[in-house]
Amino acid sequence: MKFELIKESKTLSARAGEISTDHGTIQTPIFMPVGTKATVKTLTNEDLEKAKAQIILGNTYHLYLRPGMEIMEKAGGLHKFMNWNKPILTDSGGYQVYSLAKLRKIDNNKITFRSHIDGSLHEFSPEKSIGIQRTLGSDIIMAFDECTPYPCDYSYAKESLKRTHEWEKRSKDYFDNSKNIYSHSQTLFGIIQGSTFEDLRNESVKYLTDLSFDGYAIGGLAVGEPKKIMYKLTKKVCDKLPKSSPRYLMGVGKPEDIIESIARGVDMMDCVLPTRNARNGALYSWTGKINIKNAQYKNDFRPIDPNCDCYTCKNHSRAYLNHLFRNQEITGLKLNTIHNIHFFLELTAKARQSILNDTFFEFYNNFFNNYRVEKDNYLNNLKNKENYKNKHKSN
RNA sequence: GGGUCAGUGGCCGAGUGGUCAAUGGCAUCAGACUGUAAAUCUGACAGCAGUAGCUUACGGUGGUUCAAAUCCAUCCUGGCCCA
Repeated sequence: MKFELIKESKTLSARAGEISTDHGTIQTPIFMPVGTKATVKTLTNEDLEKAKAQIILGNTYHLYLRPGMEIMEKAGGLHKFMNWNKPILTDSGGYQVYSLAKLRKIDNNKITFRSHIDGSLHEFSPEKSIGIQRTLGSDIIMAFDECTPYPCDYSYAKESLKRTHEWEKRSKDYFDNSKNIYSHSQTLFGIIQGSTFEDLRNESVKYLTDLSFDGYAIGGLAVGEPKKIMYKLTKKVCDKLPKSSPRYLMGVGKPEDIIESIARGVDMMDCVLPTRNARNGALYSWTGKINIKNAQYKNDFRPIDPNCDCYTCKNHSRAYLNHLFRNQEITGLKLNTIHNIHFFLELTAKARQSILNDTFFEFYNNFFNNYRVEKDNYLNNLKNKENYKNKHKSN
């Protein structure tokens, strides 16, 4: 992998660059659609290419459970298995250490999971995670980490960071001492943690840059903390990272978060929001979010966004999408996803273009003048997560 | 004509003397979702009042009782059985 920094914004910290991999180049800043289980839910590869997706995500934990590495190896890796010929980044399973908290045990050496599918017991270690990602054959491998929850007290954050650092060192050692299985090369990114504590974040940047990775991710943000904290830490961390490496803000975010992150120096982002929210009826455009379920769209024969040239907007009305959603017609979920993914990718593409044109500041202002930003209801977010987990803890 | 079972909020359906303005589900209305255990989750859902509360409600009417969706009488409507 090679990263070339092409242009830096004069006013804000935004930057445009290009990442080269054996599966092609990625023009940054870029939004990366999430395809956890070897599919970006509801979309075909053709849909993704039409949306100009340049790189997608897969997940170590999910793909390890199903279909399993034996099949993955037989398939010739994840690219061949799903027939996606552009770059893939795989998450290490570190996020599941956090999101499946009720089903796992951590010790310093490894974590023990119960499968959310059948309850069977599995162990993950840094070595195992990197080994799986070797078998998946992702272009970008993520180090194995622990994503801390919010809120998180200082002592736990410190303890967790120490463990994460050990895990990342072991990830790197294992990566350096193992080889790619397939003909293309792979690269390893480290993940900065430290919860909401600036000193821990600084410590993490120092530790990881000393180890030296090809790229640096910022993890443990967008887990329910107030936005102010998220933006502030993103900026602090980016300012300390080497300019010559790509920066990846994990799990972000809403359109406004993406723009704010780019403005602070982030190059890569991923989020389930455009795909999940599409399936739950929320659609994005340059004016903000709408809920296509709402009664007001029953009789609205305009497209979601008259200026959007995705397949959905070119062919279908809000009234039709509202009808499909109310009737639980699966085509509706796909049409919604096509639109949202198109919008998220257009968002980063336009941001990039403006950086190249030296008009990012105008782009930024223009975006916030037109976009109705959702209120930062982080307490609601935490409550919702709790509800969801309670609902599923018995299974 | 005789017998029998039933009639509950927009719909389906639980409840069979007080803890019932009435469990559930559906529909409806709204909100949330940030490295996907998510086509998921949450809230509202008789009316009025800022909680306390008040009014009208379990087919109709009348009654028993301190108290009735729940018991009794009668009428209406429907299902099934016998003529």
